[in-house]
Amino acid sequence: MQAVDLSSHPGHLARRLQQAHHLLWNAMVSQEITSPQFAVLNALTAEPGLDQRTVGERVGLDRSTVAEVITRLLRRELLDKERDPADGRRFLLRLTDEGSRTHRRLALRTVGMNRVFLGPLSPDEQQALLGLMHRVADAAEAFRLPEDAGSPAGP
Amino acid sequence: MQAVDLSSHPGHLARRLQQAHHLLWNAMVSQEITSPQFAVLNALTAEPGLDQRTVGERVGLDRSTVAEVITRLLRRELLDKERDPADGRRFLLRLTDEGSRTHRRLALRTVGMNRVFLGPLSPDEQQALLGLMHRVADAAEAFRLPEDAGSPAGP
DNA sequence: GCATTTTACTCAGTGTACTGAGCATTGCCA
DNA sequence: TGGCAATGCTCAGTACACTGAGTAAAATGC
Repeated sequence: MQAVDLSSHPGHLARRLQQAHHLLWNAMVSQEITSPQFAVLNALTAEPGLDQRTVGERVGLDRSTVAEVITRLLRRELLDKERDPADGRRFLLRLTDEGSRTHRRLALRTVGMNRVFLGPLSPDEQQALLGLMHRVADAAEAFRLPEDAGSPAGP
Repeated sequence: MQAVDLSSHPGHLARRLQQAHHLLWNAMVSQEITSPQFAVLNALTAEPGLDQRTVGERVGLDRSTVAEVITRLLRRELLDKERDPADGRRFLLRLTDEGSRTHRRLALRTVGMNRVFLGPLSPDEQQALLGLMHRVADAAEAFRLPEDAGSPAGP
C-alpha cells in the first residue's frame, strides 16, 4: 500500500527525459552516432589532443565508458589515438577529417532536434529548464569525491 | 571547428542529471535495489496483479528491459510471477511480503534523497523543474508510435 | 638510485535501455 | 471453423554506465 507518485521524483523524470531524447535523436540526428559519441567528437573539436581521462571529464563519462565510446569511434575511423610521446600512460585523441565532417553534420541537426524536443515549452520556460537542470547537475558534482578536501577548482 | 555548448542540450543535461541521481541513490537509498527496480515495486504496490507489459507502461520501460528487471526482482524474491489462468500469454505479478517491506523502506528513503537532490533549488524552482520535465517527457510520448493507423506493410 | 605512490588505462562483472526477430496463445472473422 | 492478425513474452545483439581489481608508466620521497 501507499504507492508513491513518481512524477515528483526528479530521477525518474530524468530517465524518462533521456528515453524521449534517445527516440528523437534516432529520428532526427543519427542512428549510427549516439549522443555520448557526439559529445566526445564535440569535446575533441573544441580541444584536439585531449587524453581519455580529460575527455571523460569534459563530457561527463567515467573512465570505463569513455574507453568503450572511443573504441567505437576508432572502429568508425572518426578519430585517431596515439601514445603521448611525453607520457607513456596517455593516449592523445584527435578527430580524423571524417570525424570533423561528421561532427559538423550532426551539430547542425541537433539544433533542429533540440527545437522539437523543447517545443512544448515557451522560450522562457526552455531557458528556465536548462538553467535548473544545469544547477542541479552541477551541485551533485560535489558529491562525486566527498573525501577530497575541497580546493575550489577554477576553470 | 565550432564546437557546441552542451549545456544548452537538454539531452546531455538529462544524462548528467541521471548520473548524479544514480550517485545519490546509491549513497542514500540502496545499493541493492536500483531506481527502475523500485519503480516496478511501486507500480505493483499501486496495482497488484499487473502483467509485464502494463508494468512497463506504468514506469516507462520497454518490454525487454521490464523482463530483465523482473528477473532480478524474482531472484531476490521480492515478487511472484504466475501465468494468468484466463490468458496463457500473460504473467501476473505480485509483491511478496518481503517485496512490500522493501518498497516501504525505500520509499521513505527516497524522500530524503529527493530533498538533497533538489536542495540547491528553492521550493518554487523545484516545482518548476518537476513540472517542466514532466511536460517535455509527456510531449515526447507522442513520438513513440506515430503510425497506429494502418500503414500497409508488405508481406 | 630505488621503493612507494599516483596516474592513465584496461578488464571483468552487473544493470539499464533499445531494436529486431521469433514463438506461443488468443481473438477475430469470413 | 480454419486461417490470420494481434498480443505477451523471450532471445540476441548493441550501446551506455558504474564499481572494483589489475597493469604499466611516471612522479615522488628518502
